[in-house]
Amino acid sequence: MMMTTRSSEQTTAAHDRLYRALRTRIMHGELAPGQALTLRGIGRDYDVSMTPAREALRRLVAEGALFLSSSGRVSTPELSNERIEELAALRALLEVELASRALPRAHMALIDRLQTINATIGEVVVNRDAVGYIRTNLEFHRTLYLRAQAPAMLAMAETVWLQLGPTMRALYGRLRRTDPPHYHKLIIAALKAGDEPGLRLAVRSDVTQGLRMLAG
Amino acid sequence: MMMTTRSSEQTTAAHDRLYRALRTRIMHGELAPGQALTLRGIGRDYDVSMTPAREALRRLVAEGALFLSSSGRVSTPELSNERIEELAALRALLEVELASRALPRAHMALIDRLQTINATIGEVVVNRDAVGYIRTNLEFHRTLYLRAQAPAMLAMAETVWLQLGPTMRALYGRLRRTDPPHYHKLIIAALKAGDEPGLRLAVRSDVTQGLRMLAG
DNA sequence: GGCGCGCAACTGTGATCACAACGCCCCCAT
DNA sequence: ATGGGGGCGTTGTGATCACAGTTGCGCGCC
Repeated sequence: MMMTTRSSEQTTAAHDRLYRALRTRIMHGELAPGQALTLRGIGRDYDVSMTPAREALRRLVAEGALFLSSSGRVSTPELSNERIEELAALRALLEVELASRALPRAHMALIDRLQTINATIGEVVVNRDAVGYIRTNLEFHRTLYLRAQAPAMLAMAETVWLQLGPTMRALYGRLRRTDPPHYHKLIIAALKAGDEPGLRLAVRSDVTQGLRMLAG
Repeated sequence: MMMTTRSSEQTTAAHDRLYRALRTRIMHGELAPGQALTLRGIGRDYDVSMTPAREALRRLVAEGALFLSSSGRVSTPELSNERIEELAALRALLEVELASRALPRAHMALIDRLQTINATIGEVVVNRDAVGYIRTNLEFHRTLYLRAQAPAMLAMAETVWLQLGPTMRALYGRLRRTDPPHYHKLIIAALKAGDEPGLRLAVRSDVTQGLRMLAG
């Protein structure tokens, strides 16, 4: 079995380490749509055998993060426009609810953190760093939704993010964004004001904005 | 490799057959909460080795259908009341949207089929057949939601059903139900009348009703 | 120069094995 | 009678292998 533990770092299983690493890369848009992944290739890259590689990949397939061809090959998905629209609608549905549940618990410390993250987005965006933009944007949303105290709902929202990861990378590539998302400011303002309808609208608008440039 | 194909029945992979069989059993409430499953046990039951059994189980864990203990053991989940409430809220969120999207496409043939299924629920319920009740009830909902033409959203709703499967079995056991769900009739009536607000309310009520008896 | 065709390398699948860790149960001491 | 400790059986993990299907590339033919 070889036991490739380098020193005494982690007690977590190898397939779990693999899964986490790949999941993060996909969600942050490090992989382009249609990118192929092989068991032996993953195994080589992460210095494990096919077995844990297979488990990590199949788990990501189960979550919709990867596409499984009829012959068993896995790759990042190339989503149809209809699928993208549906996933955006799901994001809106779930995230509006999460934001609404977070609102009563949103104290000033949270709003400060959101403003800090939003400032980081502004820095990242001028460097044309697609991965950094996606990562920081998701961090903004997750920070807010964590306050909702609804783990199952948040997990489901993250699954949608995961499915959209490669597509968002491609989307960002053809998009000449030059300023941080406008609706984030509206979200923060609605949080400060305790304005629930305004918050719902702002979140819905922020989530659906990216879609519009693709369909249009 | 032994190739256990009995005659020439299926070309589908063994782990996929396993996955489908277990998923159906869990979703229909054939397994009680806390039921333990072992790789070698599953392999013995379905006449395969540990490898496909492991894949099927890990996939179900990824979907939240099974619980993975810290030591790697898998079992059906024993949900906390908070978790149940959250999953019910998710059902309401997703299914209200699915029903709303199905409404404009709901023709008479669909309504007839829903009424037929609803009649079947009435038959099943007098036999105190928990599995049959859950299966037919889900068939009622799925038949309606299929018209929404929103596969990703439907898949997410099914994932929630899957997570609730064992709990719904336990719920049904302690519940002395004697008649078919009242709100199904309201759903059908709202569909006939093209009444969208009424439909949303009826679906939300139907989905949340089961929860109330647990919390109460 | 373009178009098939066939072969070789590659990929996923499932079986099997070695190993370590966990759990359970029985036995003994108090 | 009861509580704790030790040992054995069971469980998951990861590596490896044989095999079959697929891919794709290069060679030869038209």
